[in-house]
Amino acid sequence: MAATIRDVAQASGVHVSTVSRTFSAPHLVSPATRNRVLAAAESLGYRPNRAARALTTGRTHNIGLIVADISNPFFPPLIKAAQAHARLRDYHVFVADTDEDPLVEEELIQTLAKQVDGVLLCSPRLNNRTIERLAADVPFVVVNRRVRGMSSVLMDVGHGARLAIAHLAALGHRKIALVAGPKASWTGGEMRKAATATAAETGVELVTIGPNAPTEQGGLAAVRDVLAAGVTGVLAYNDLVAIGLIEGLEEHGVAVPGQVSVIGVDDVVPGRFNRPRLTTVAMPTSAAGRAAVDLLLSSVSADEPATPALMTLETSLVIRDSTAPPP
Amino acid sequence: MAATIRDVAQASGVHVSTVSRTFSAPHLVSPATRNRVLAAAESLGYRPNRAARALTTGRTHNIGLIVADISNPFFPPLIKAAQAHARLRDYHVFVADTDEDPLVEEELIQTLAKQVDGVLLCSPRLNNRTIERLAADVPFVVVNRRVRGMSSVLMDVGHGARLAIAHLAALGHRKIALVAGPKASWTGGEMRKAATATAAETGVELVTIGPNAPTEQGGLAAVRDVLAAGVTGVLAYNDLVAIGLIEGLEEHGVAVPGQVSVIGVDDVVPGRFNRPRLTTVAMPTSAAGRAAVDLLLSSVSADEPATPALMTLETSLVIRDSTAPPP
DNA sequence: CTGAAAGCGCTAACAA
DNA sequence: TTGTTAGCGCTTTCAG
Repeated sequence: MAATIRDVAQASGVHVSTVSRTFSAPHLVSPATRNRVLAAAESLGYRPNRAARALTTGRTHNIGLIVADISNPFFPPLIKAAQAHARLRDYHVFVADTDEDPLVEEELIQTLAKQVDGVLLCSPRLNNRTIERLAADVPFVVVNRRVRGMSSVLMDVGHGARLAIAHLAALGHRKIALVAGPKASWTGGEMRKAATATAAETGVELVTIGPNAPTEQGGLAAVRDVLAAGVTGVLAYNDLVAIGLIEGLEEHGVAVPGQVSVIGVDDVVPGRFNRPRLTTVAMPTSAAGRAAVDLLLSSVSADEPATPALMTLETSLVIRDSTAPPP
Repeated sequence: MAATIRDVAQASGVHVSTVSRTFSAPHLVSPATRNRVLAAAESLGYRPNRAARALTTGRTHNIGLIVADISNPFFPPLIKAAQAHARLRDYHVFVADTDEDPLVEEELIQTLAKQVDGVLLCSPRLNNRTIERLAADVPFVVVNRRVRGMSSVLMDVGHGARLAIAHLAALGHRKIALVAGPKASWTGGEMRKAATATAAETGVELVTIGPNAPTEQGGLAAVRDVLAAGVTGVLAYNDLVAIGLIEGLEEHGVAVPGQVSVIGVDDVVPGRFNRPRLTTVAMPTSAAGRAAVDLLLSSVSADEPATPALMTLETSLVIRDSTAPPP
């Protein structure tokens, strides 16, 4: 069995509370005993049991990270960065996938609540009311979403969408489709607003197609409507949708970017390997993961009910080969 | 504050142990009181604290999942499947990324040990002796590695490598390079053995290049040696290396598959979008994730020190566009 | 600076 | 069927 604090106490001839102190408040212990305790701990391979510690301190040193779909290439860089950043601060990370299902998301948050000091909600599918209710149980930081009274990390996809539409307009496109994603997506809403405004300013006609699943399948499924709409340019909900769209378009004998230009969002790895290489709005996912952890941990370690912070990260347009002037 | 078992006991007029029973052994409680307790729990929003429960039962209902690099596209499907499978069994999953660093890996395992019932080690970089030592603290299941006395889930990459070499031989290639990955990789060793044997059988000459990083960079870095070796076919350590290789080859004006054929391993998403679309050895990563969770949980729930199980999953060769007859 | 004692939320014998 | 009691591993007053 693994060594407990009692074993160490016995081995070093002190009381358990002294052992406890040498780990959680070393300055309250004389150097001599401290070294004795440390030596005993070392030789027994003792490590404080974090869960037991959490029971008295109320700090688990764990955080939860909830994403819609781990295998959506948008998330892994965020997960990786968040996890690495958390580790530096001595935090472990529960990662959970909701399969894009709000019910699963809610259940997950509730069962996780007691085991974590806070949770990172990435692009949640839950409605605001539910999120606010759950916030009574555990602190949240939401990513790519705004919820009243809650800290959030936002990637300014609106800015990216403006750049995207302006890019298409500058190339000479006059009729553009916005191929939307899931209905409840904050990102989708921002894109819509920004695209609509920029379309109006640049005098291009904008049609919206969707909602669609945020996947290659979703893109494939939207092909018919895109064709029917008679547009020469498309801004897709994300890169996966864009890739599916391109695939479907080419199956219908429509060349990209020859006849239709396509822009994605996310700048996900597969988009870089796609042919044509995808023009896309790059999202700062790693930075967002780190920022979210920082926000969460600072709100957790604050004594007062920290004022919610808002952090907006910039996006940019990466022009590659999937956009060109209209035929 | 969140409700505790005591609040529920008070609200329903029973002792805490009765509340405890209605959650962990409902059949020991009369339907009448059970309903009363459940109702009280419901209205208070009570959820048992899993960490506190773990303290007495010794079961945390958490598992650890340690991978070398979350953003390597090989891992997300495995993580997703493992996590989903664990959730069905009411388990939460800590995910940790070691950044391919054995020291980080070891430290992670030790700090995680007390908070989990077991850990899934995916393609660990640790040496066997260290793994065996750590196994005293916490049960392991290793993926794509064999360690004495430990359950493992293996993907039969040797079989895939044989198919790959045979495929190249059948196309007429007479001199082939194996572009290796990290030195300590079990997968790499299996590939090497199988490739060597099959090369001998089919009378092709095999040269080994590496070790290389298991990334696009690694592939790019190996280009010079591949060119110098004068081969017409390559089996790369994984798809990422293959993609880097192809990129580098084409920068040097060498056409793939026109002048050199390249085969990857993993069947990762970017390989499907690469041009030429990558011929590759497909790994059953999702199935492996599920199998690993099953193995871990069955060994955890067994009372005796379960006999280590070995589970081997099949791989297959997916022929796409990066292989062709030699010039 | 160190020890004693209480208690975090829960479960598990043991009695009743 | 239910209550009582002890205790999981640790921290945290409070004394000394």
